[in-house]
Amino acid sequence: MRATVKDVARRAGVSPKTVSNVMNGVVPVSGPTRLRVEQAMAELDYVPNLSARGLRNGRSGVIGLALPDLGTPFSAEIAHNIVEVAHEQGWSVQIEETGLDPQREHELMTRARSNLIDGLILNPVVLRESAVQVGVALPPVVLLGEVTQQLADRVFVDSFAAARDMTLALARPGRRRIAALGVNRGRQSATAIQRTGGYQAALQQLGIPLDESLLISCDTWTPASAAESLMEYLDGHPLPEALFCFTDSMAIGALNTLWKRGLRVPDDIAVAGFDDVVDGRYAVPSLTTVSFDKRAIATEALRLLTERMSDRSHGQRLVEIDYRIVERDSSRG
Amino acid sequence: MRATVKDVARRAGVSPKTVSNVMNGVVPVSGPTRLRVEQAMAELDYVPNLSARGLRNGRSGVIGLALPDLGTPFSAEIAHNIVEVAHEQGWSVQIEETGLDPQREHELMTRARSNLIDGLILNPVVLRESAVQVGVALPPVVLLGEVTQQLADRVFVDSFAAARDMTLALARPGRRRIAALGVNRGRQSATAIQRTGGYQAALQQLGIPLDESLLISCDTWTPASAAESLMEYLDGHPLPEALFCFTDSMAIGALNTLWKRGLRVPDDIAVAGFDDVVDGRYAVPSLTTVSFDKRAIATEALRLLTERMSDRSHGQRLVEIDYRIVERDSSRG
DNA sequence: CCTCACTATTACATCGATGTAATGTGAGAC
DNA sequence: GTCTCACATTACATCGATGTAATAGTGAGG
Repeated sequence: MRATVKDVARRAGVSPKTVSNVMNGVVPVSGPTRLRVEQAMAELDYVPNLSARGLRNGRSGVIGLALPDLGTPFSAEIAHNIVEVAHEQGWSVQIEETGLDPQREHELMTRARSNLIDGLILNPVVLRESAVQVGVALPPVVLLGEVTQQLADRVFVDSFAAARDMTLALARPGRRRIAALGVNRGRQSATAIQRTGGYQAALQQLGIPLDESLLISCDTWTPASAAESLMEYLDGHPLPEALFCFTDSMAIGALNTLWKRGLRVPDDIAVAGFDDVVDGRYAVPSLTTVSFDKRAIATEALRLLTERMSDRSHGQRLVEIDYRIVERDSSRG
Repeated sequence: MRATVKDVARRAGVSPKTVSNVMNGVVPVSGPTRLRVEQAMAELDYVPNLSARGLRNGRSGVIGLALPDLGTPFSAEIAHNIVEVAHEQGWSVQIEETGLDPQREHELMTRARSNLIDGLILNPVVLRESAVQVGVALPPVVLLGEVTQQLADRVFVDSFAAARDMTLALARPGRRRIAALGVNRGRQSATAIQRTGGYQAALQQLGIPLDESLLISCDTWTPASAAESLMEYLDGHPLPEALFCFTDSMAIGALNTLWKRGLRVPDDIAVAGFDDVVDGRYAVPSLTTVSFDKRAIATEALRLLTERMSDRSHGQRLVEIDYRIVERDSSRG
């Protein structure tokens, strides 16, 4: 049986509350007493029961992190950074996957309200807007990424501007037929809308008329889906001069398809991605991309969350993370 | 203020225990009463407090998942599968990263004993053997991967046999100078030992004398480290006929280096990896690898864990997951 | 020597859900 | 009409840690 405060107290010859005081350090405890208690804790190998503490304090020390799919390199890198920063600050992290299943939304919110989670960091790529009803019943929520019309705090990269800048960069050596991969049909994700918008803004700025046939749709933002979409596209269309993929994952799939077709990157076609994922840096050829500080995203998200936990009153806060265009081999020339 | 069983009970005109009975369904509740309670729960938007439940039941419904680095595609895919399977079975998953820091071991174990976690799935790539002292004080532990001399349950792929088979496959078209990338110097990970052993066994079987200069070490099993190590290696050594990387991540780094050197894969050198990570399937050229069912790993790990939770007595259990060699473009010929 | 002021420590109640043991309720048998 | 018996429901205690308010202990000042 595991030792409790009671056991420690008995062994140290004090009351349970004194043991608690030693642990928490808010109420002063005299030197000798503190020593006796600490020794007793060590002898009994005491570890506090976090369920009990959570019940009493109304706080669990756990934050939730909800991502669409942990298996995606981008999500994985975000998760890695958030877990790392959270641990440094003494938080545990509970992972939730929202996937493509709207049902998860409800489960997620229910769990978030069950007091096992003090706050939630949510990357709502597929979540319906309505899902996050940030009300009194919910713990604090911080959103990651492009979401419109949400009243929660948010950390984001300006996808519109980044997509515009990337398109401009691709066009610099005189390329005019620039395709975009990742424009989903039907229900557009907020991110897709932003990036498509930035892409179009760049074309307009360059005086290049928008060519609908250069918009390549893609069901899911995965290498598999991108590879397949591009394969089909190439069968029916002339080769563009450049290909702007809305994520590195899609770009990796695209590079594979181009290679299978015997096309040389960047000589035959320039390629760029978005997210600066590790595997993109080592793609063949290494991938030009939009880079931003993922560690900063994690730090800022946690800062917003913890601030919101201590003071729920203040209004919505937005933190924008800088981005920069990183030109690598896939678009040189 | 959030509603509690008490509030629900008052509204439904019953006792708190009856509300509890309705939720848990073990003690029978008559039809009309059940209805009244359910309606009251809905009206008050009641969500049970999991801290309280955890305290009372001695179970939190949360399992821990400890991985060296979530950002790694392999870890990410494992995490994805475990989270998915766990959710299907009603578990929440808390993520811990052990990184390269032995200090984390202790923290991890402490947290694991603090009752916020009912069980732990641990991928101890860097963990010291001594860390996992599976004793009565610890919740059930299931290990993932190659670990020697551990008394905990374990799910693993036979790395030795897989590495041997892969080496044999690389040798089939008559290649004899096969290099291995990932042999760490100094403290060897159990996985590295297994894979190196399998590689050497294959050479022996083929009657190829072991050439120490074909063992390429690599500090960390990352694309960056692999790319760099291989770069240095190529400066001082003749080009091998094939390169067996101990993980796909390293292989991706290696492909980048080979491409930078203007070497063609597989014509100049064949390349293979291990893990069958998504990005490997879309590498250029697509990567030959050792594949295994990650979903099965997750399912088995959870099965072992839950079985161990209900019955802690039985002896150590080992579950071996099948693997197969998947030949793709990086080694054709 | 007694009081006052101040600090360290304690007893008790509490957080919310649930197991235990006792109570209440009704139908059916005699 | 009473007595079982079966079953639904309840009162109370409990899980472990901690805030609150009261108590014990200490030393100084009169």
